[in-house]
Amino acid sequence: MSPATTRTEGRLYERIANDIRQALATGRYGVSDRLPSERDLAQQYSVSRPTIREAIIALELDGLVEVRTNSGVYVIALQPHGGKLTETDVGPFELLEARRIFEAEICGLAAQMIDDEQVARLRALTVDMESGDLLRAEAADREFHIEIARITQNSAMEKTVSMLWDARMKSPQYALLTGKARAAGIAPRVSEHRRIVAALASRNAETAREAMRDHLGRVIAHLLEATEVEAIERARAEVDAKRRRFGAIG
Amino acid sequence: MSPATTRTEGRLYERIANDIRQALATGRYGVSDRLPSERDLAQQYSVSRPTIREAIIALELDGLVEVRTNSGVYVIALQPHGGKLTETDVGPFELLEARRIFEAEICGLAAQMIDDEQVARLRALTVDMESGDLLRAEAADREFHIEIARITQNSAMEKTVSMLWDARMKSPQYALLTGKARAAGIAPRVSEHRRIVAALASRNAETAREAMRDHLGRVIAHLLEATEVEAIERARAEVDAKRRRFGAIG
DNA sequence: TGTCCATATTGGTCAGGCCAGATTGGAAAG
DNA sequence: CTTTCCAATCTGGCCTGACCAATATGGACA
Repeated sequence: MSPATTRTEGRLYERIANDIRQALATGRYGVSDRLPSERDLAQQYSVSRPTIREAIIALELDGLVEVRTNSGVYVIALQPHGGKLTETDVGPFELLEARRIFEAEICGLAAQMIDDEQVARLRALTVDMESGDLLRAEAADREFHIEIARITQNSAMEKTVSMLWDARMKSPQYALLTGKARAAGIAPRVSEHRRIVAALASRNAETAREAMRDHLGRVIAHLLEATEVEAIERARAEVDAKRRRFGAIG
Repeated sequence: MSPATTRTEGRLYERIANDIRQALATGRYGVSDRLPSERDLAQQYSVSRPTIREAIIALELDGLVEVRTNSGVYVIALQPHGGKLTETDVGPFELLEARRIFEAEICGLAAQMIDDEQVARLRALTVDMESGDLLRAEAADREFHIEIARITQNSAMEKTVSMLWDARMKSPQYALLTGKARAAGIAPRVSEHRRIVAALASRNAETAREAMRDHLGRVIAHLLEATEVEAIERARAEVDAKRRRFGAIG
């Protein structure tokens, strides 16, 4: 009945959870409805009860269903209300654009609230960025942006910034741009970060806002360029492959 | 060994998952470490293997571990990196302040990209807000703000707005402010929403930005007032209770 | 018609088992 | 002594069947 057993990749409970997710999204069940019992579902999907339980736990952790002991599992939402950003397929450029808009404002706010200790901490982070260690530099970069958000003393903003940052890592498209683009994309930008610190230290909201906006704008431009280069290289590789395959013709 | 079996509330897998979470947070394991096998963990916790599997799935969905078939489960993070906003305790005022900053910019952007159809859709939503049905009005309010974010054609912004909105519902402190404040907080604001639509329709970024900023500023002020009223009422109730208790003295 | 209890149902958990693929230690070959 | 390679071992993935306690439910009884 269900097409969940069609594909044969991934763990069983995931496929079943996805199938039920889809059933919820397409209205097969309504809010407050009770799902069939674990035993029934096990029969429907031709799997064991433990597997069904695993799928239900996944749905529960998504906030889609609520399981009442000795009663049943009940629908409490039809779609993953306010789900993690990292679970959706948001492109890297969208993420960066959003960061540019949001973080510019945050930076402007921070400029009005920052104290000397925080300035010092940001300076220390820019030093870390110069570290040869790429991972360390990247961690410092992340911390830099989150620290600025933290200055606003607004945890919602801080959370938002960290979520937008973390979402990038899981972007499938971003995974393609690792290596060169990544290495080149961080190290040289230390001067931009220093400019941001300077603007914050001067307590000038407008300057700080612009410094951040400019920084992320450049990151976008840089990534865009890297993407183009990557696309060209990929195209060339394809041509080469064809040339090898049809050797004589070339 | 582990104190996981101390408390006896909640499902077993949750308690075990929490115990392991804590073990990760306190450094008992490091990133890329391999956890003991499911069988070993089952013994350690004196539970069955299915229960351990459920706990591991919970950790996996948290992005803390990664399970490699036929190899083991490996630590990939020590704490819930960029978790859902709705799972943290962010106060309603922080959320609203963040929305004010972010959505004002988004609205400014949207003003430059909106088309007539979208204007019409927003108008329709303001009509819904006048509905006597409180739930419907609230849903329309939510959709209104998300629709504006959608106009920017940036799913990261759209997601952010919806997350910030949804997070409010789960705020424990917001739950206290239901009823009066909530009812009074939505209905009268239809005119503000109309102003936003008008600004968007005029394609004036600056006006749109200010309209949104003003709107959310008023929401904050209103909620603040409601909170004060509520606090005063609570204080009065307390005094009354004491008065009753120590009757004669009063 | 309304109350109440026996029974079927449901989630929570355990025990044990089979499978296929990854891992690894050590034997055999160089 | 080093390298190669295979088999025993380990690991997660999944199934079957079973017991428990608490909830629902339906029908008997008042």
